[in-house]
Amino acid sequence: MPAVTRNINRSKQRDAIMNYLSTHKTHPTADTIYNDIKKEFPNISLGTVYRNLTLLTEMGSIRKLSCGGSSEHFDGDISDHNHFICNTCGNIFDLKMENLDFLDSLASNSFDGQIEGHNIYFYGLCKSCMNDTAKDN
Amino acid sequence: MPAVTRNINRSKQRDAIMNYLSTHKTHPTADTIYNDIKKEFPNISLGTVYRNLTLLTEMGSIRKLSCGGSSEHFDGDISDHNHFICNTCGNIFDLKMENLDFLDSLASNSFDGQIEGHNIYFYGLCKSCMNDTAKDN
DNA sequence: TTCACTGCAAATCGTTTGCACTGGC
DNA sequence: GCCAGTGCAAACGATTTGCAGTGAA
Repeated sequence: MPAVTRNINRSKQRDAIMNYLSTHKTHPTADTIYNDIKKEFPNISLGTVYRNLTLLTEMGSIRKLSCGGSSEHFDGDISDHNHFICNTCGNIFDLKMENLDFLDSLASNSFDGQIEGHNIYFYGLCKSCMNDTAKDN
Repeated sequence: MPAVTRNINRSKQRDAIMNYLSTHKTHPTADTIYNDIKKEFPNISLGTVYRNLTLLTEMGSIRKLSCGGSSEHFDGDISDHNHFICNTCGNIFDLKMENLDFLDSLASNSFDGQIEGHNIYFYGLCKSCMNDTAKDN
């Protein structure tokens, strides 16, 4: 991630986006944020939303989640946690796991490098979709 | 992943793509495959490459890797293994880790669901980029 | 003959960017 | 006045798709 070099002023639009992400734990896409924030800023443009999401990510105020699928998601929670993505419904869940350090030694059998403990994406089947599958028989 | 319903015939192009992925452990993108395979099939089109990669993925013959970045990567190795992506150079490394079952119980503190042990994406710093960083001081 | 597969080109879609304008410091 | 930020629309890049032609069963 390139660091931010130029001067930064506050803007109402960026504050609103930051506030939106702080109060919504849903890992929304740029488009979702855009549509919701339009209620407050009817004239805001999608370009502005993208520009501010990129800027906030570079500033380290939010996290961009690339989990496959057609678009990026964003997370206002920058605390140390990982994510689980359901292969069936696509929903993203927070995953607070402690003591992941051992993964490094587990991985070291086939790999030399340093795993970032807060940057792991797990895929699978969420509880809700497990239940749906069970009903289908 | 939607299952394949219609009849499937073999094609030289698809065979070549499958063979390419079987013999290259580099997790290439569609465009890389396209450019390399053009040497053998000068008239092959990018659309054909994409169509066959999608089909092979649906057939379960290859895996599509969505690890962020601007494009998808593909893996001809469908054996049980995970991937590590270097945040600096973007390279994708195979990660063969055993006994990941315990991750479910670790995760269960904050989450109800079933993790697929062969579908985990780890991010971090690879050995080569660690060395580069060390030299930079 | 049929129909799966192809090459080609146009369309799609998420995201980025150029530009002229505005507004806060 | 300067320049960061904005809205708008065009551009971009990866991927998908419609279509007419081809070739293997």
